[in-house]
Amino acid sequence: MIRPMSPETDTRTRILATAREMFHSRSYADVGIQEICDGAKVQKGSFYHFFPSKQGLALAVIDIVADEWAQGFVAEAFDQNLPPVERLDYLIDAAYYWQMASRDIDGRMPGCLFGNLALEMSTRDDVMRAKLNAIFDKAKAKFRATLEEAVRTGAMAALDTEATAAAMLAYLEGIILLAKTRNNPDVILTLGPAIKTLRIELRH
Amino acid sequence: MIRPMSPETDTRTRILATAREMFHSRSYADVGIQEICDGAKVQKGSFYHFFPSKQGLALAVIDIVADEWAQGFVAEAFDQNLPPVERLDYLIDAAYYWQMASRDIDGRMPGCLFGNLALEMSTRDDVMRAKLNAIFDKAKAKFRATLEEAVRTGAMAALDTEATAAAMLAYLEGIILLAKTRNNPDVILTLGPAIKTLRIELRH
DNA sequence: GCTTGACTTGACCGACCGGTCTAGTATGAT
DNA sequence: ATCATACTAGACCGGTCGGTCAAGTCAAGC
Repeated sequence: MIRPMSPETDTRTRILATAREMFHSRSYADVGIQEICDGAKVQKGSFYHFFPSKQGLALAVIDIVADEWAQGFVAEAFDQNLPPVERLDYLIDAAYYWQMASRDIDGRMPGCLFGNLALEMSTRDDVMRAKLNAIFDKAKAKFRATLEEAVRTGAMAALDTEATAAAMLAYLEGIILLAKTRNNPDVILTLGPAIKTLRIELRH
Repeated sequence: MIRPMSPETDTRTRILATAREMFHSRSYADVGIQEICDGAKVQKGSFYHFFPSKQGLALAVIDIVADEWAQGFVAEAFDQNLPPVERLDYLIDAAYYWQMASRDIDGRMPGCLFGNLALEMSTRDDVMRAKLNAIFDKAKAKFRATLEEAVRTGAMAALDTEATAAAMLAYLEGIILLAKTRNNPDVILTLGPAIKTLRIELRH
């Protein structure tokens, strides 16, 4: 039942894109459904045809951004032919340019959508918390694979790759948090490279 | 942990304490003034006698918590007679126990009030952003002093104390973010000690 | 006793919240 | 042609939002 140029895809996509930007640059609670509908040039009735609730929309937005992430700059940073340790530098650069690009009209840094939602929603919505947690786990796995390769090739001394990967993810989120609070993306460039110094030793 | 406060305590104090707990365990937007008034056993009119607005209340809450922080466990962690490097371990422990203690009835981790508010409000309220930024700067200064002492005593090789202090603060906030998303304070203990491995070298 | 000013009470405001519902349009399948 | 279904339109719902206000209570200062 696939219709060419189906208005479904169009409308749904428009809602998703509008919501995504608004949630990212503001917050979940601060953005209303009416506002999203206005921005997407869609009526309320259409919105609730495609999404069961505001929460459902947010879940869908998270999925989309996570996919885009995984296939976009994260994949680039992690899957290219650079030596593993240099991939971390590449990732920091990518994070910087991504933040620069997604600054809003007034030049404000939106930060990381996942980090933003995690802190806003974790105590309020366990479904969302679990979803964000899963995304963080995937990101951690990327770090871990990089670390394992680095250890294998001798670029890094043996360490607890699982824990260190989590530490690096935490550090990345922390840097973005600080950069957003300072409203200064340069923080990412200044602090980012130190991600390579993080180490958690293997327990014996 | 949200219990009505006894009407005997000072009204302003009751409002502040109630708001503090609610903002910390939920979010700014999710907590209404009426709800705060109910929790504090205060009428709306009294609320607006003591505070000009919801924003004004939040600013006051931030001040109070920042003071308590500075004089409480942060001061303990940083100002005692431990060798500087061990102070960092002490700080991680303190953060862990603090998070354990402030878990709500359902066992949810509230995370760091400042980090929570920073991500929720930075793009919406520049006054709040600036205030939170100043608090982070103060925290950074504590890290820096510790690092300088560590370098002076030879416990650490010379490094960029200013940048490394910021990195440590970012890492701490990142750890708490991750722990909150996982709803597992143990993350702090697992990842925390690696804060000592963070290094940003001096630029020549 | 009277006044002043800090504090309290609770009704009230317009705006907006997330969400529902009915009516209607457009399209593809039969 | 007709029917089912996908989608749209937008009025409407009860409730809550942050904030205002007029009318008090009460204790200290004169």
